Parts: sequence; C-alpha cells; structure tokens
Amino acid sequence: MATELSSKYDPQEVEERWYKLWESRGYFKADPSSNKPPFSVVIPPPNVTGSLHIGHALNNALQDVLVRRQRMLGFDVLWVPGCDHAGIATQNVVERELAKEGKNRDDLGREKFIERVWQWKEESGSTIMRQLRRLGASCDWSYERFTFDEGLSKAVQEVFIRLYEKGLIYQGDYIINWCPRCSTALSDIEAQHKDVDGKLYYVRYPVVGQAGKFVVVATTRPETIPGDVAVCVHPDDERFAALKGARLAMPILGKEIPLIADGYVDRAFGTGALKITPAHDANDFEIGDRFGLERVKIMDPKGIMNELAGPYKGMDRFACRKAIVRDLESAGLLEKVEEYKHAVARCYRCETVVESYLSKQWFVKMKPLAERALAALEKGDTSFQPANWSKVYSDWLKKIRDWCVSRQIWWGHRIPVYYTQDGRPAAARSAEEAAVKLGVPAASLTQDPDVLDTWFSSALWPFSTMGWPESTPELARYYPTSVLVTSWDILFFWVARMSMFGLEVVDQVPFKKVLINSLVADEHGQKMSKSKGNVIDPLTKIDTIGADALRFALLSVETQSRYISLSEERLESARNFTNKIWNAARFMLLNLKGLPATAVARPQGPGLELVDRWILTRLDQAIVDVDQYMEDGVQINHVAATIFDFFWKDLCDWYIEAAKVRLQSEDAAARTRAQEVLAYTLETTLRLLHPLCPFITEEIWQRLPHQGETIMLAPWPAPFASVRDTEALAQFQQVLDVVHAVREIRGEMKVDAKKVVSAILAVPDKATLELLMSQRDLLESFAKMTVSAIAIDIAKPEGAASAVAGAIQVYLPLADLLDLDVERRRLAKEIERLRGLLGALEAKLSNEAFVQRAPVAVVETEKKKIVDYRDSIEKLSQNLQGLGA
RNA sequence: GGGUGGUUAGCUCAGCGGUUAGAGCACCAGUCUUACAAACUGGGGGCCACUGGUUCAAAUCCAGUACCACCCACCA
Repeated sequence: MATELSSKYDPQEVEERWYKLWESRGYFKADPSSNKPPFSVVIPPPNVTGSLHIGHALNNALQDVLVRRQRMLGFDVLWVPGCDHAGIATQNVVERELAKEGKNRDDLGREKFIERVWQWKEESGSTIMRQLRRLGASCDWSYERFTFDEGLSKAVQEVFIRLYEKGLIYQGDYIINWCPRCSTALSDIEAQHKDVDGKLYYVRYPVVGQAGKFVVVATTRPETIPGDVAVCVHPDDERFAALKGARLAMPILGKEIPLIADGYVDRAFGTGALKITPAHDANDFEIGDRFGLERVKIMDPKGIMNELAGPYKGMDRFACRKAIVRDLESAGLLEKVEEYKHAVARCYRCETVVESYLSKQWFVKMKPLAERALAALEKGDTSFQPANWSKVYSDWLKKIRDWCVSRQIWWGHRIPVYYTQDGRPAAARSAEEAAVKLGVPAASLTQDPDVLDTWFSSALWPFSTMGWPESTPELARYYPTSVLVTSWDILFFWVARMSMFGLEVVDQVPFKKVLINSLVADEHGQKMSKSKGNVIDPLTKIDTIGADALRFALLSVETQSRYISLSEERLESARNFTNKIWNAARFMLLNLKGLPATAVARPQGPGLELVDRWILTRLDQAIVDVDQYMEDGVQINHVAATIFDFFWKDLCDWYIEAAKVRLQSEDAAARTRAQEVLAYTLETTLRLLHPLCPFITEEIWQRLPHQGETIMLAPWPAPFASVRDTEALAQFQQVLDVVHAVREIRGEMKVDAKKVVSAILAVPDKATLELLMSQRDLLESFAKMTVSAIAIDIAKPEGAASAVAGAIQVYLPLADLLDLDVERRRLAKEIERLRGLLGALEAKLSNEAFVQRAPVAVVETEKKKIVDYRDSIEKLSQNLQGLGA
C-alpha cells in the first residue's frame, strides 16, 4: 500500500486540492432526509464590510472542530454559512469609497446608492466565503445566506409586522443616542462609553430682579445652555429655599427660565443646581416632562447649532462650546472650571461623540421578550460555556430597556410602515396591503424612510436562515440549533436578541448551548489594531504556514479567558508541528511497504513487544483525554496539547525510534508487527487530529491503509475496549528511566555523541533483570551504548559514573572521560534533592494527624516512597564515597 | 458606582486539594544519528502577587489587600 510523501510539505497545494474535492463530493452537505441524529450550527455571519480577521479564524476553526467531530461521530450535520449586511458599517465603507470619488450618497440618491452597496456586497461577500473555505470550514454552502436576502428580508418584515400588531413595536419621541457623523439614531449598546478627562464648568445664572444674585450651575456641556428651559434644585435644599419660585436669566441669551425643584437632583454634586435641557439629555427630558416644560432642540442632525442657539447658529457643537465658554468668561458668568473625569459616549462604528438627541424613532418593547429569555435560561433550555457568561447575560436581560430599532440610513431593511397623507400609519407587507388596511389608494401612501437596525435581522438568523416564516423541513429538523459558537463582545448585540426573538417568534430557544470563545490579542495581550501594527492577518498566515498550522495555533491557545494572546512564536510552533507530522508520516510510509490497503486492525496478542503495548495504551489514554476535553466544557487547548504531546513525544520521540530496530530487521514477522502498530497508531491519531487539522490529516490518511473514501467520514476514534495495559506503562517507564540516566551522564560528561559507551546495569530483582534483558536492543540504541552486564547487585566498577533510575543502578565506566568533579557534583546534587524529598516525607509521616486522618492509600504510598528514597540515597552515597574525597 | 477575569520560569500559558510545580518559545552546551536543524540530546531557570484562614495536606479552597485588564451604569 503506502505511497510516499514528498520530502517537503506544501500546505497550499494540499489544502486547495482537498477542499475542492470535499466540496465537490458533497461531504459538507446536510441530509435532512437521513435517519442520523441532527447536529446544527449557524455561523455568526461576518460583516460584509471587509475580510476575515483573526477572530473569525478562531471562531470558525472552533465551529469546524465541533462540526467535523460530530460528522465523524455519525451525526447529520448542518453548518449554515453566510454574511451580515451590517447596515451602518457597510454604508460607511461605501460612503468612504464614494468620498474618494468626491461624491456623497445624496449625489447618487437612495436607489443608486443601494445599488452601489450591493455591488460592494457581491465582491466582499464572496471574498469572505472564499476565505472561510481556505480556512477549511466545512459549511454546507447550499445553505449560504445573507441577512439581506429576499427570504431573510421577508422574515424581517414579517417579524416587524407581527410585533407591531402585538403592540411590541411602537413609535415615539424620545431622547436617543444620535451619531451626528452617521446621521442616524443608535441603540443604547451602540453608544460606547469611555472615560475622558473633561471639564466641569460652573456657570452663573442671574436671578431675575435681584441684581448681583446668581444660581451657579455645574455642567460639562455649556453648549447646551441655549436649550435650557429651567434650573432644578432639590426640594429640601436649604441653600435655595429663599429662591423658591424665582426666575433666572439664561446666561448670554438672557431668556427667562424658572427655578424648579425635583428630588432627582443630587445635592452633593456640583452646586446642587442642575440645568434642564430636555431635548438634549435623557434625565432632563424626564424632568421636563414632569414639569410640562418645552423641549428646545438647538442642534440639527449633523450636530450644528440651529437658529434657537441665537448667536451660535451655524457653529459645530464643539466650536460652540468654546465660544460659549469664552463669552461666559468675558461676561463674568463663569465662576470656575474644574478638571473632571467623566464618561463620554461614542458611536461604535465611527467613534464620533454621540449626542443625546430628541427624535421620533421606532422602538421594540423589550421587557416581555426578556422575561421569556430569562425563563428559558432558568429552565436550562440554553446554557453558557464558560458558565459565568450566563450571569452577564441575565444581568443585562434583567435591566433591559426598549430597543431603538430605526436608523436614518439607506442600507438596510426598510421599515414596513406606510403613512397616509394625514399621517395615519399601518404596518404591512406591501403598499397594497397597507392601502387596504388604511382604506386609501396605495399610490397615496408613503413608506417610512428609515431602515431597521442591522441587528434586528441578525436576531432572526437561526430561523430566518432555515426558511421561516415558511414551515420548512429544515426548521423542523435543525431548529433549535445544537450550539452557538461566538465571542462575548456580541453577547448583547446578538446572542441575547436571538434568544428573545427565537422564543417570541418560533416559540423555542434558538440554540441549546452557547460556547463563548475568546477575542484574539497580540502576544502582550494588546488588542490587535491596524494603528498599533500588531495585526495578524489569517490569510497571509494561511499562505505562509498553511491553514492547519494557523488553526492549530489558535486552537492550542483558546481558553476560557476573555482574550488570548497569539504570537508569531506560537504560530511558528504550530507550523513546526504540522511539519513534524508530515515528516513522521513520511518516515512511516516509507517503512510500511507490504501492508495491505485495508484498515489495519488493532494489533494484539503475544507477538506484541513491550513498546508496542506501551504506545497502544498511550494512544488509548490520548483518545480518552481528547474525548473528555471535547465534551467536558470544550477545553480545546487541552485537546490540542494532548494530541501534540502524544504525537511528538510518545510517537515520534520514542515509538518511531524504537520501531526502527525492527523495521530494519531481517525477521519478517517482527517487521510486520512493528508496521502494523505504526499504521494503526498513525491512522487512529490522524482521525483524532482531523477536526483540528483537516487538510494534512486527510492527505496522509489517504496514503495509509484505511477504510472509506475520506477521513472526514471515517469513524471518530474510540479507545480499545479491553483493560488498560498499566503493566506496559510501568515497565516501559523503567526502560525510559534507564535511558534518561545514561543520556544525562553522557551529556554532563560531554561524551562525544558518536561514541558508543558501555554500561552496567545493577537490578534489584529477577523480574527487573528479565525486563531489561528483553529490552536490551532498545536500551542500546536509545542511549548509544552497549550493555556489558545486567545483574542483581553487581558492584560499581572503579572509575565509573553512576546514576539511579528508580530501583536500577546504572554504571558507565568512562575511564579517562570521567570528570570526577562533575560526577561528584552530579551525585551530590541528586542526593540533596532526594534528601529534601525524604525530609519532607519523614516530617509528614511523623505527624500523627496525617497518619490518622489522611486516606490509608495516601499514607501507604508515602511510606513506600520513604523506603525508595532511602534506598536511592544509600546507593548514591556509596557511589559518591567510592569516588574518594 | 456595580460586576467579571487575571496575577505561576525571561515571554505566552497549563496545572485548580495529595511528592520540593509543567509545556512551548527564549537561554546555555553538544549533535547535520539516512523522517524532520522547522530537528535531535542534555542542562540552567520559579519562596506559584501579598496577608490571614480552612485542612492531616494549599499554587490549588475561603476571606481580605495590592496591582493589571475588561464589561456594565442617565448623577449633571
């Protein structure tokens, strides 16, 4: 069987070839008609704004691991791929493109502009899907969806109308977060608060009719003074008792405003007096409402002061702040300015300082939806992993506020509400339907110009992708999805909203499990950003080190912390691992000639050598560990480490080296045995590794004796059913100990690596004697030595270096190579180490509390260890003395 | 103001109740041994942030402290 591998691993060629084959043969396809149990995942749809970044690579590698393993376990897997139209973000990107051409969106007009964005989407969307393929993502491409697809748009429209009719969507004038640059409303979570070093201005509001008297108000936003309609103090604040009912003059502009009192005011803050600007602050809006005050809007949607700002008309809000401060100062109305650290909200898409702005918007009433999501969490219908995210999630749901869903942009799902000439609204699937509802001709209606928050459609993703509102076989079979793999930064934006909308619309949670993955930072824990120049581009990496290596690097650092650090070193190490796999496989394939093409059964029986039994048992252990780490909290980094250690240390460093003796032997039976163990071990390990590194495992697997046409559909490895061969583990460990002991002496004594030394092994009993006799060839080849004698209680020759390997004594008569100083230091150091261990143990065992209370088994092993330590110290001391002082 | 996570070898991290703690990279010494120098062999390197507590036993559990990150929040 066994065909050779090229001497150098070329991931590019291998990856491209296999992905095409897999896809064309339909291995990624779900089969709704199969009788296999279903397993479904929907991709967190990447935004069509650009290309795949390293975070996507991690997220999708993780999904692919789960999905590939489930397939191997015999599930009918559906992994739905797709992109998000990403409303504001994408519109911004295209507007920037236009700006390069010296144009803006108004130059094109709504229709042409949207056409332009679609053009962008076609390019960018296909780039992203191509990149996912390069990563190896085994999505079912026949289910590829886009949040702005016709079908998904229909779902959006339908959900809006249903919620509207249920009274869960309403329109109203409220203070919302407004981005003057994007010129649209934002939801609360789209305004991101960051502390800044600002200033607190103490402004004097002259009391009308009492010359020289002022009420001093502390504010961070003096530019909103023209919008003031009152100054408010606490009703019980003695300092203002005498001014009750007074009128104040707005600084600079002179407009008269009342002094009012409300319990909301914090007497301890500033001067205890708060200016009330209902159109530009959420709290002031509420207070204004309580007092029936006017709402004076002093800015336009771009953040430019309007005519109500009097002399400041036409100024940008920040220029206006400067101007007002200057004017206040020259008018003697600025009492003082304090440094003040406070939170300022910025647009999450463009970082512009967000304005609290009064405007008419559409809202979703969230409380009833959140309650259902909370109940589902409580019931365990959805669970989080790591589990502590469920607290973050539920805390947010508990204090949820209504969701502002209308956006004053063009790229998105148009709000399906139509108005009559006199402003009566109706939510409808078309103008015609609205016309019927409203009893007017369709032509007389105008549709709401706004579009929906992009996250509105994302919230429907798990069921809209499956064909809702139609009742499709996919919905019935794959909804709720099995697991959602996503990062915590979109827990509120996306995960929580999917839960709420899934329950509200389909009456079931959208996913049973949420697996939260880390965000990827650089090697110093810094967020990757273009400006810092620390971005690692996944595609460039795939080009250079291959997708498998990139995946392995990401997966081997993925933990349950919020950020993981990815460094060039880590990537290099993963690249080295794939290279090691390639070379080891290459060696094995070169040595498997003569094996049949059919899968090799697990070798067993008396023909097995100790080392064979050892590697097979280590393999079983690795499988058990991997399974546990896959199931038990998905500790994928441990999965990676387990396979890495098994493959490199056990298989390559020991087993392959050990097998070389037999592979070159004349004894055909012995050779075949070694070949069978190698083939079996490698084939099983490849299946174990396949979900993490799909390409290289397939490429090698194809050349090994195997069953089936692809490793993708080969069965997931199961540990061998019979009892663990713990005897082999223990015995082989003794062999390893002896090898280590000899190598250490050689290293310390600087024995020429090519020189074959001779060794004498003193063993404690007959069993050990027989064991070492049987492993003599192995010992000799591993330690570059000839074993001249193995005997019970043989004496140490003159001029020999010595070491203790468990109960075995190793003597190397090195003659003039022996450096007495080095030898003394070595032995003394080891004795010191053992004495330390012994001392601690003795203290422990002389502690009666320990002997009485600790489990008997623990006490017993400790007692045995004491004997062993004493024995070793004794031997080493003798050896040391034998060297003379 | 509330909350979460972190603090272990020079760096990035693992270990989360039972020997005086491990890995990868980096470092030092040696080796091109015909699968692999992207490799092999050996070595050096850590009072596991601090302080208390629980326990026969603590890096590991609990409490507090310090520092670092992050999230949430309408106190101007």
